Amino acid sequence: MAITKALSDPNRVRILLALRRGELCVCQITELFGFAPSTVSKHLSILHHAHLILSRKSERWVYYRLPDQTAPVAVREALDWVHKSLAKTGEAVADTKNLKRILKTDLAVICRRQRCC
Amino acid sequence: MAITKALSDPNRVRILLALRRGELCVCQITELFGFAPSTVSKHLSILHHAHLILSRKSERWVYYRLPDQTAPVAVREALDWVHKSLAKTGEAVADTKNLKRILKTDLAVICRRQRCC
DNA sequence: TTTTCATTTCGTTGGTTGACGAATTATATT
DNA sequence: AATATAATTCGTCAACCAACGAAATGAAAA
Repeated sequence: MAITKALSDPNRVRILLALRRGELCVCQITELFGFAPSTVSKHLSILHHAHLILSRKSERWVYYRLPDQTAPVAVREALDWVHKSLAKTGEAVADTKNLKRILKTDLAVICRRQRCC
Repeated sequence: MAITKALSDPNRVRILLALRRGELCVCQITELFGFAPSTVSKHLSILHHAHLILSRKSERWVYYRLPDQTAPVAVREALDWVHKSLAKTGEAVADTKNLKRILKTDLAVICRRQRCC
């Protein structure tokens, strides 16, 4: 039941929806939601443990992304359902808007911003 | 997020899987799981609130069932996913077996059994 | 090697949730 | 009308969970 548990928190669903645009590093997601980095990291860990996201490390940053077609059927169809059924909620729409702004900003600037808050 | 919250508890998923065979009354589900009637009723209320199940009252009993094709797409596809992805777990298989036994027993006998435990 | 820094882990805290029994409701039987 | 009964609601308790900050990790930069 790792998948259903993972999906039960609205903020984790927000992360999955944000990742539709492409991979994001932890500090970008942190910037998007305004949570503490440790909180975001925990959410990502739960999603990763349920195989709903994949990770990759490059330079100083850890990037998370949605899995491709090779993922288990249960995972793929759960993600399909999330994207089809939950992308229209008000919070998800607002996230999409904020994400566009964040993607325009340099990664280093965002990471530096984390510390000062 | 009523649907994801509803699916986050394994026992509620068990209920949805049990209902694939057809409608069940509260006391049959109670018998199947061995929980207190009040606990089962709460689970059913959460599933019902998420529109994942429908109810009907007949004589003394309240029957719950899965919705038909007229249910919202989000509901239908969530249920499809549950049935396709979670029906194979050990607990679900055991439930199916126990359910067969319960369905053979007269409803009145089952209800009477609740009280004595 | 030492420092820097993005991320993770750990411990704590407040809020949520699932389980139960007792009391209540609503309906059917006597 | 009174009783019996299937289900629900309510109050309580223990277990769980999400959020945080502090400390640890580990890899790149100096």
